Amino acid sequence: MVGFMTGERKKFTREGEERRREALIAAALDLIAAGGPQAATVRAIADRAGVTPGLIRHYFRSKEDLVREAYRAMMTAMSDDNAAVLQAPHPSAEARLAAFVAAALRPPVMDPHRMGLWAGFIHQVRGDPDMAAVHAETYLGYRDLLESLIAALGPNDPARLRALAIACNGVIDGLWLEGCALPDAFAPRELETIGLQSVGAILGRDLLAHLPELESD
Amino acid sequence: MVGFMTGERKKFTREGEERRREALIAAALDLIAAGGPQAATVRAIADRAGVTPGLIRHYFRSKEDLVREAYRAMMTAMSDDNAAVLQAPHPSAEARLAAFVAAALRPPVMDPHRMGLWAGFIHQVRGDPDMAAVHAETYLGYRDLLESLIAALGPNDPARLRALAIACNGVIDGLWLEGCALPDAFAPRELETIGLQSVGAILGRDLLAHLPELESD
DNA sequence: CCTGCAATTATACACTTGCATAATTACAGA
DNA sequence: TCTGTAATTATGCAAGTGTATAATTGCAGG
Repeated sequence: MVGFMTGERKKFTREGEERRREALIAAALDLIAAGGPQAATVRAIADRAGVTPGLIRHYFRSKEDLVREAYRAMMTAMSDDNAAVLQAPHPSAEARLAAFVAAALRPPVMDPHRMGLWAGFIHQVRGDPDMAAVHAETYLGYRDLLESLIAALGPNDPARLRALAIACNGVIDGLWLEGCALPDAFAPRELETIGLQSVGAILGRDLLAHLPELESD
Repeated sequence: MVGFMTGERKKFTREGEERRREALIAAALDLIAAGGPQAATVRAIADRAGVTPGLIRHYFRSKEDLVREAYRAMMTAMSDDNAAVLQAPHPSAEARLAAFVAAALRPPVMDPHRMGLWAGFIHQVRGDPDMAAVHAETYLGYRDLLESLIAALGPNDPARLRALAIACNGVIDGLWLEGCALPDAFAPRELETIGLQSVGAILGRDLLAHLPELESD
């Protein structure tokens, strides 16, 4: 009869270190995305990962450490999603660029969840030099990739190339932001089309004509 | 002898309700901008405003109420700063639009402090319907204003006008974001120039030629 | 079936948070 | 100068925070 209706010790199974760390990071990211950093308490994270709070400190030096690793995981995931579309073959440089731009303005890259994450981390990135380094690195990597795609369109002097990359990056970021912030304010492919038109206008190319996937929906 | 070297009661002066409320709101905004919502505790806000924590609940129903009003104050301030440049006379519709775009990519509108604020509020806006309403209202107001400036350039059908406004808004937002996030990554007027070129490219106008203030620095 | 150990849970603690309430005090008006 | 009162401060509290540490227990190897 002992233990009936009383707080019995929780049953658990031993998992590999890798899986536990990933589960805790994923839980932290979900919570930050949904409710900001303040929602990601050790207890909430542990709850969502299906463990008890103490385990966090068994796998991470501190909660701050967990958040740091979560940030790194998010940034690499975004980079990978962005660049994934470039692995497919494309008939021309224009088509490559068009596919890249369109991918940024469509799920899973354009996603309110992602924007919540991004915004939630901003202040912590400010304070932590390690996180700031990850941020700068990822941002510049993205812009460099974009610049190389633009360079493939044709010859351009470096200064102009840099300005074009910044401008296109700005367009993509801005539309991404709008789409994430007000997902219901736009028609399904509206932002994608606007993005291609705008980047195309900046570069003097008709990118819309080079996107092969527009008939899929 | 009573009270010597002991915690004496704080001296204070009575201020008008208006000024106290403004001071508390300003303090909350500063703290959120610098360190995110988690930094804006009642004690920190009161400290920064030069009062004791209890006073917050004398002027606001709850901390949540104070944050709500702070958000409203921020949004109207941003709108006002944006639109202020339009009060001056401009020789042409192009010049008006150019001045508007440039103003958005220059202090005080483009300011890391402001971006910190904006990001800090995102999650709270999600949860609170009142704040969400303020947000949508302000955003759409800004875009409508932009659309009217574009419409003044010449005749356009409504659908195209809407798309142009969204695109230009996206460019401005994106460049604003980049400038705020990495203030040292760009030359002084670089983003301003890129913004004018890009918006100009989208609209098919040379806006850069219509900005009168470029010789000021 | 043991037995040891590391993974996991449970408990406790010092600190912070927002809020309620009581005690003061500045200041306008008599 | 006195007095009332509203603005302001001081104190206390319950809930929540991250962290340290002790108590369990799943599970691999004999």
